[in-house]
Amino acid sequence: MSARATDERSGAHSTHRAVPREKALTRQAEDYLKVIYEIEQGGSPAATTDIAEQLGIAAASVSGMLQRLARLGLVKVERYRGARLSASGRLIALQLIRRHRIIESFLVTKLGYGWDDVHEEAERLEHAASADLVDRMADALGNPTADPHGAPIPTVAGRVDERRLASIADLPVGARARVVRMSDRDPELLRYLKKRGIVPGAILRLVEREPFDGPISLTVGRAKQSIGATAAAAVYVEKSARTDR
Amino acid sequence: MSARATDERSGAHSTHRAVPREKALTRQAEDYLKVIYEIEQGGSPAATTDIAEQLGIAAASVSGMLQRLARLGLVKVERYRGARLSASGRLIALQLIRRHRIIESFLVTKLGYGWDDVHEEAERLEHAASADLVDRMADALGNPTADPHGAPIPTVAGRVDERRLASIADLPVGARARVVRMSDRDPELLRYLKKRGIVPGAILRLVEREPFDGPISLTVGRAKQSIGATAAAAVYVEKSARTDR
DNA sequence: ACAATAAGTTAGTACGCACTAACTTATTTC
DNA sequence: GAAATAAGTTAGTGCGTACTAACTTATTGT
Repeated sequence: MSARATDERSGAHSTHRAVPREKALTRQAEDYLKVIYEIEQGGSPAATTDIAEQLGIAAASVSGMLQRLARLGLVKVERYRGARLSASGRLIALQLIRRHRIIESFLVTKLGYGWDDVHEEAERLEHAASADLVDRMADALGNPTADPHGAPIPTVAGRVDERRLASIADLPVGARARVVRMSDRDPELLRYLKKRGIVPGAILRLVEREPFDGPISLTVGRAKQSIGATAAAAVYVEKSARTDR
Repeated sequence: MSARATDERSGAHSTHRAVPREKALTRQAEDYLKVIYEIEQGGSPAATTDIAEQLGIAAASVSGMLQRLARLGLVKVERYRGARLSASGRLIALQLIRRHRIIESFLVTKLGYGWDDVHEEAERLEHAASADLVDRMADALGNPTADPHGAPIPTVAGRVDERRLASIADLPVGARARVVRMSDRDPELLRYLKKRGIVPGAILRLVEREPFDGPISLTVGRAKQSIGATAAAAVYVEKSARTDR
């Protein structure tokens, strides 16, 4: 069993500690770190409102939590300017993302989940799975480097390919590209794209783009498709003059 | 992501509800239900102190939680007398136990965990795994009816063999018995017993018992062992005149 | 440049779930 | 059966994490 919630999280046990010893974070704190990481990948510090929106909570709640995370040394907050992860916060975020992606891979490969339907389950499990379990899953999968959506899996040490990929929405007309990766957020959207052959590995060519976020025409294999701007922005690609492998 | 803690647990959404609609319980509430179930298996209502001890928290905390669980219709509390699960509380407890045991089985069979070392991991995962995931695990295992420690796995509907088994400590001198099941609580103890050949399925015979909780001598296969009362109480057996199967 | 709007923060509240201290009820023992 | 002990409850507190309302700071548009 072993319950006990609040107090075993504080962890004041050593004689002195320069850096506050972060033993175990709450689910919530972990989620904050993850979304801050993801927002920061966009280039700028994570704004309160953006965090709030990602988490589906009120902005006021975020202000409070950011202060606590700052106290824990996990983020650096500049008032009215947003938050950035500290080195330790970043590590935690990356470990969570590692967990998430390995779990997704495992569920798809070993338990028959669809890759369009796995996000939510992983979202809960990533907070409950031990590092050991995640490593075992990774081993069972042959230590993959990307998850079913094409997202790179960070190493235990927190190393990961952070190159920013272009999305279909960024592609110039006429370009040929390979789908590398897609957002795992919205199962509906993923199913929609899958039905149209837009999956990691697919080769496509952008045929035409209407202005004002209008429909984007492209060929996938030899089928012609037309998708909207939101869908296009969720598909990350790599330009390829020639089909490599 | 999706955080939001307190409020999505209340679940007042329908026009009217005779029975309070229990949407999702907290981890803690679930743990309470589980230990109440287990204590109740002993025959009498779960006493506050017993619950507190199992959960490693103060008795006062239990009093409070019992009132909340009673408000939710999950337990019936008689003041100063202890708590019993209601039908719905019992169902939830059994589903948790189902999760726990399937997860343990999965970890052992599919991920190479030792059966002596799996309890803690399952303890966390059982609160995070969806019913769907658990069913998939069960399928992948061929829908086993007992976990690696020999404990029966409840069905989705909450049916389970609740016969009370005798432990080695209850066995009369000279009796021959088959180990059916052992407590999964203490990994140390399990390793100790495993090393002595005392595992589910083993056949043993009680040779001698010293009084005052003294050592119990028994043969396991053709080896002779002597174990203490605590260890003996953790091993559940079924008497067998003749070795069946 | 300054008003309008957007973004962010503080203050006050609530609930979950733990704690300790003090009190009450049950049980045991002489 | 009364005193001693054990078990259980209430009261008050603290922390995490959410909320709304009211206020402050930044940004934007004319």
